[in-house]
This record gives sequence, C-alpha cells and structure tokens, in this order.
Amino acid sequence: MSFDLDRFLPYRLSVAAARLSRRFAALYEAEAGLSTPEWRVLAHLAHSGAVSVRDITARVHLDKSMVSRAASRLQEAGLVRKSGNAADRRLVALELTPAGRALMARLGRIAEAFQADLLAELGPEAEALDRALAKIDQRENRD
Amino acid sequence: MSFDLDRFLPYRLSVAAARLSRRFAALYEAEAGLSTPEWRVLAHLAHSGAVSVRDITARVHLDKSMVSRAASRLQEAGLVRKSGNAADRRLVALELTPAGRALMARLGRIAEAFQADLLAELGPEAEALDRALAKIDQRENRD
DNA sequence: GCGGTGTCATTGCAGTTGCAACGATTATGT
DNA sequence: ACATAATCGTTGCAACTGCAATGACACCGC
Repeated sequence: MSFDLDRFLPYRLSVAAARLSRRFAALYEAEAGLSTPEWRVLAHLAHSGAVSVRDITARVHLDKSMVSRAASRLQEAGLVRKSGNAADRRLVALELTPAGRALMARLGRIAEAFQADLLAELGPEAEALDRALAKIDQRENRD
Repeated sequence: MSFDLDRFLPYRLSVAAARLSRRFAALYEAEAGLSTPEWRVLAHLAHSGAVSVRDITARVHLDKSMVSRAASRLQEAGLVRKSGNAADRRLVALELTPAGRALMARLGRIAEAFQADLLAELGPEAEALDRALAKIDQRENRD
C-alpha cells in the first residue's frame, strides 16, 4: 500500500485535462468538424493577427509539424489564409478569412459558455486553480 | 479580439498536464524504460492486489487495448504476472511479481519526491488544486 | 560578396493511440 | 434448456503524433 496513484498530482491533472478536453472537443467537432490542433490554431489566430507557424508553435504547445498540417487543412476548408511574408520569405503569414472569423465567433461563444459552466461548478476553487496553473506553467517554462 | 485561448481553462489544464507528465515521464523512462501506459498500470497494480484488465481500464483512464498491451509488455519484462480467473474465465488476473514490486518501490520514492517538489512550488494553492481536480473528476464521472 | 551557420516550414517515417471487430465466455429471459 | 444478448480481453487497422531530415531562405563574420 505504499504508492497511491490516485493521490499523484501529475496523473490526476492528466486525467482531468483529458476528460475535460474530450468533452469540449465533442462540441467543436460537432459544430465545425475540427480536430484539436485545428481548434487551437484557429483559436490562437482569432486573438492575434497575422502570424507565422513558429509563433503559434511557441504559444500553443503543439509541434510545428502539427501546426503546419492543421494550417493546411484549415486553408483547404477556407478558414485560414496562408501568404508569404515579404520581409522574410521563410516565414508564412497565417490569418483568418472572413469565414474563419465567423466560425470563431460561434466557437468563441460556445467556449465561453463551456467555461462559465465549469467555473460555476468549481465555485471558489476556480481562482486558486487559475493561480496553480499559472505557477505550473511558469515552472515548466524556465529551462 | 473576442476569445483568448490563454484564458481558457480546458486548454490551460491540458498544457500544464502535458508538460508536467512529460517531465515526470522522463524520470521513469530513465529509471526503467517504461512508457506512460506501462507506468500507470504498474502503479495501479502496486496499490490494488490482483485485478482484471477491466478494473484497471476503469480506474486509470486508458483504453482497454492499451492496458492489454501494456500488461503484455510488463509481463515480458517480468514485472507482472497474468493468470486466468477460475470463477470467470473471461477475466485475467494481473498482479505484480517480486521484481515488479521492487521496481515500484523505487519508482514510488521517485514519484513522491517529484510530488513533494511540486507541492512546495505550489504552496498554498496545492490544497485548492486538489479540491478543484476532485470536483472536475466528479463532474466528468457522472454520465 | 561569399561561405558557413542558423532558422523556417514542410514532408517522410516509425511508433503510438483509439475504435471496431472478433472469439471466447457468461448472464438473461422465457 | 436454449437462444439471445452482454461482457471480457486481444488483435487489426487507420489515423494521429513526434522526431528527424530536407530544402529554401536569412544572418553573420570576414
């Protein structure tokens, strides 16, 4: 009876995150047929104008190959525009099309509702969870 | 500028969990060459005697195919024993071998140290994180 | 200017994952 | 008692992931 997995934080965090993500993924899958990498790229683009693959990779915790492929799929779907950067031609400039913006408006509302629901459920712990995640993030980033 | 992914809890939880898990995974990979499913199965077996694949599947948030394969690999490595159940011959009885118990003793200490470190870093938020995860777990389980 | 080094995005590839199908066994209803 | 349905663990398979290699381009020192 030495080690109890159910009291091990990294494990519990993983499980909670996986379940929550899966439940939310069902929503954007139903609404727009998006995969998780696609959702993340789209969501990030909604918040920050035209941006390179590398910028997204750095912020969204996704391998650059995944960002690249997600961006291609989003382009095929007409949600994202990929254009070259004039100043540095290695870079790609990603940005939402009007259709992409329209979709993100809908998805944004869905996400907000999902989050509001979650926050209500968490109640007073929500603030602390926020701070704890910030600390973990900060810790994992110093390398 | 409506939706900010960096303020979206499911996303932040995912990222934090992924980073933490990866850092810890490096430890048991180095110590014993285990994959994540293998680690989870082993850790669960350490805490609960002889048990079927289904039991682990239910508790450890892993598909039964993964539990099955992980158990097979652990058996090949001599860490786990797989025997049939007399009462219900569909079931398999999984339990640690002495070598498995010895390994888990070492890994348990490593895990405790990892967790202690994390808790120290989190400070007062640790309690609240614990409660928040419990609530999420509870919510995701009612279906 | 030019060679070497570094960075960017894409692609190939092997390993892993999740789902569905399967054979074996047990439970259920009548 | 028997047929049907449900459950268990394994396996096949397609999709996804992460890493490494590649090719295009930019920066740096000289």
